[in-house]
Amino acid sequence: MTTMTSPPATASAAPAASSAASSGSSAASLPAAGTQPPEAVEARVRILDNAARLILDKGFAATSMRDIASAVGIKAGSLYHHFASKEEIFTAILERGIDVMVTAFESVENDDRAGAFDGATSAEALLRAHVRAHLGSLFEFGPYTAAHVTTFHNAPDSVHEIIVPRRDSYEAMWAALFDRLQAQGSLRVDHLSIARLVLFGGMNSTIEWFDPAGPLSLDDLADTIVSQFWHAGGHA
Amino acid sequence: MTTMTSPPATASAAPAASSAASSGSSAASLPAAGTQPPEAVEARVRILDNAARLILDKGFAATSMRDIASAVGIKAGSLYHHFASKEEIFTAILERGIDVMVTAFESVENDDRAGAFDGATSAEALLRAHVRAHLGSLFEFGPYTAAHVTTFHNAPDSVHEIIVPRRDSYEAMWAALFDRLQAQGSLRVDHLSIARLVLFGGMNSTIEWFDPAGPLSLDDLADTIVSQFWHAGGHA
DNA sequence: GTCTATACCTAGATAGAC
DNA sequence: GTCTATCTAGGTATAGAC
Repeated sequence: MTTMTSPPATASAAPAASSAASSGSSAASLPAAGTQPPEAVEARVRILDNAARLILDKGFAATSMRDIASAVGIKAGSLYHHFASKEEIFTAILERGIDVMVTAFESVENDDRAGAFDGATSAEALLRAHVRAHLGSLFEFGPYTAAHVTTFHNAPDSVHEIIVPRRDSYEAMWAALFDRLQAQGSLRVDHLSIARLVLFGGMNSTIEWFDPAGPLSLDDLADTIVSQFWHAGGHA
Repeated sequence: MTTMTSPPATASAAPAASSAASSGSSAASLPAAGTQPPEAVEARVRILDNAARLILDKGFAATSMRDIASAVGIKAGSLYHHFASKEEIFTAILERGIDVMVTAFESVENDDRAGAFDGATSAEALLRAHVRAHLGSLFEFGPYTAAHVTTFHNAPDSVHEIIVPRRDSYEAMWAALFDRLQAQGSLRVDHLSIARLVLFGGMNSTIEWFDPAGPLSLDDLADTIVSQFWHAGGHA
């Protein structure tokens, strides 16, 4: 029944397992929660929250350090006590956007391993849970994933080099999921990766038009998208 | 058999029916081809072609007037002989991106009215032709539509105000198509507009991952997308 | 950790010669 | 129609006081 563990509403503490300090090229192995002075961590997060919101709205290049500082309530120069450059802020935001998605995906995988999707319609239910989790990343955990989706394409090359490998590993999770569904016969499509990428594009496009405060819930939206993908609607 | 009239390969002359001079707020009614001195028109197009490519690659804010001028082979100041501002260039690009899509859509509509989609599988064939036409707008008529799709979200408000009505009218064409398919029973989905928007998002996402020079043709891609949408692939 | 002050640069845009 | 030269504003980033 429980398709997802319910994570904190603010992105600040969302990827509790994997992020914490993912700024530059420092420790890639996950640091314990108390490794950084707690005050410093909170300042970083406050900056990232505000910066991600601005970057989602206006794009990276159009968002100035003064804009970010003003949103946080400090002066532009003070930002450089927490981040070495504007690009480092941007990179941290894009990374966190991925962390949110990965955490959501893994949460569904854990439910799956716990047997949450046994039964006749298990494959469709599993896919629905993953779609719901991805939509949750876009709408329920701050502007990080949404900012990632809308601004990655135009990010500078130096940022791409850092982000692409992480993106790829999230994509690989979905590719493995699709492989598994296809292998067990639950899914039968001609071009598996195209089906996956088109579904992905459809999901990500929701940030352009879906209003989570509207009549349709995110559960409903996930239902609709997966039903369409799974059963389709064409007749003659 | 002819699903689309084959338009010129370069976007320069693509929307022959509707654009020509769509820069500022001048004549909205279509001017004859000879209204503008032909030299002036070509200079504008050369600027727009290069600017659209740069804006597709780097985004609007990250593309400078000096970048554009350098790509064209002139100096930045000279651009202001053809356009009043950077925003006017951007607006013209986004408008042309829509014109390309509208022209492609109308071309399919004309084929339809000429009886090109009669027969048993007419509805699916019609949808496939429209999907193919939209993909053609993204990949075959210069960077205008692709630039539109990737940069519209972060465009400044002043640009949004001009572009949104035109976007809406293109969307209305698709909405009417879906209404018609649903009304005649060829399409049976619960949430018609969501099905349309998700399909749209899937199509537009192709610019992020599809390589038209690869093994799969745009015809193949349209087939795959529509087959998935129409017949789906879920089994238990 | 935040401030002020500022260095340095690049941006969009204009003026006037050619 | 394009050029050079230039104006002004705003950008990122740094230095050092508090």
